[in-house]
Amino acid sequence: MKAAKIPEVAIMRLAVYLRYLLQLKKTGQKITSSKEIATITGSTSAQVRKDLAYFGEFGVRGVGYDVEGLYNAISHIIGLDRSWDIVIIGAGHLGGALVSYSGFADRGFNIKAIFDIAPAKVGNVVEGKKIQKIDSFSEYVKKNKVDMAVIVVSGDSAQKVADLVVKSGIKAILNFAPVVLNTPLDVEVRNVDVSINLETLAYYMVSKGS
Amino acid sequence: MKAAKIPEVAIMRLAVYLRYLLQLKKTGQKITSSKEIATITGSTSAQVRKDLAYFGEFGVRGVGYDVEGLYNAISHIIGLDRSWDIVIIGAGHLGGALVSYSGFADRGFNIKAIFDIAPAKVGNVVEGKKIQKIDSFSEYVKKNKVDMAVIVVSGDSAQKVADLVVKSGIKAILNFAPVVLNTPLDVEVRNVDVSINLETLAYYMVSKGS
DNA sequence: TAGATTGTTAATCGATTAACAATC
DNA sequence: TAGATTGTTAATCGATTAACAATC
Repeated sequence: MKAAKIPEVAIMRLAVYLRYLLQLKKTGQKITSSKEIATITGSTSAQVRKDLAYFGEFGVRGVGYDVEGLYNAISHIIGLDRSWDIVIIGAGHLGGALVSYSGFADRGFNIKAIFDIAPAKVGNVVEGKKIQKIDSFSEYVKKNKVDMAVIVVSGDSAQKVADLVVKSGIKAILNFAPVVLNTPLDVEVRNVDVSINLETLAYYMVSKGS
Repeated sequence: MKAAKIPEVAIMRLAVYLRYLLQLKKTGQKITSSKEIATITGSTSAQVRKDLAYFGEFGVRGVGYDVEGLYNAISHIIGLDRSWDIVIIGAGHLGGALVSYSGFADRGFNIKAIFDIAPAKVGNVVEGKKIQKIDSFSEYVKKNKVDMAVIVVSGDSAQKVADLVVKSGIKAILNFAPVVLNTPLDVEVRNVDVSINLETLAYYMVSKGS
């Protein structure tokens, strides 16, 4: 039924368009165009139209796109018109920062639980949520719906944690540890790699002769 | 002199290969192959060889690559055989987490200063570094070498902060705010966008029918 | 020498861009 | 109607993969 394979970058761009559409909605603007979206989001009008074309027709020729309509359409495509239950594994500085970050809840990603190995941390409360011991993870997943797991542990323990997550049946992982996780094909992993981004900047500086 | 344009993804992969080479160095392994590197890093042997070929010849036909030699070569290509001076702008939860993260210093990225707008935070000490008021930023950059700026402020203030960074003459920005920054062409920006990564996972779940 | 593995070229694949008919 | 902007096709561009001669 679903036709051509859709490039991941197209989804990422759609998510960026969506942010801009939210802004427009707030300002009360009713109509926009592929050109306008492109200018603000650093894309091109052809690209915007192509990205949308993967999923259907959302505009009116000669007119443009209805802001609210397009917002709703993209929200539904990505799955942001529903909520997702996520768990955070690792209650270090970064894990704590993620729990405190309100941007998640705004987009429908609800942090339902936090886990850590360190006995010293277990029982502590972050943003109203009690840190649970990692040993109780499988038990927790059995009893509760968990859509995604966020791994925020050290590189050393990341693979072990990933194995645990996979075994529990969770199919989506957001990984902050600077390692390539080994997971089955039906488990989807995204890596947020701060170091590598800094390193490409370093390369840029070197290549420009700094 | 430098020939063909090198794709950014190739640099990212080289950074991943480098991590693995460091592991091999630690275990004392002397020789490796494009096949071995590929298996561990989720690449292919042809890709590994192609990525290296952009920069020269580093292996020995029929034998493979000297682990230490290749490690040094890639380090030098990316610019990780020297140190970089970075500043963090934004002392919220995430900014604080980045300052505490030891992975930066390990790779030669030294956090030299932290800035924030909130008067309440100015003067506080994070990891031995005093938070400075943003008003003193330009002054600081004039007096100290700063290679890169890390923007960890809210989406609302990110563009204003980026303007300030650009005006100060810094040419490389790592942006954590969920906005598309508008910057001159000679300023290089990398975005670490946690939300968009979660959103592509959401799309994956939706498209697989969850 | 036989086996292994590189460096590189050519073929393939996939994504972006340009162009334009359709249509408001 | 004239001007604007979509949806879509075809052309272009760029990155990945396959294949193999070179060489240890």
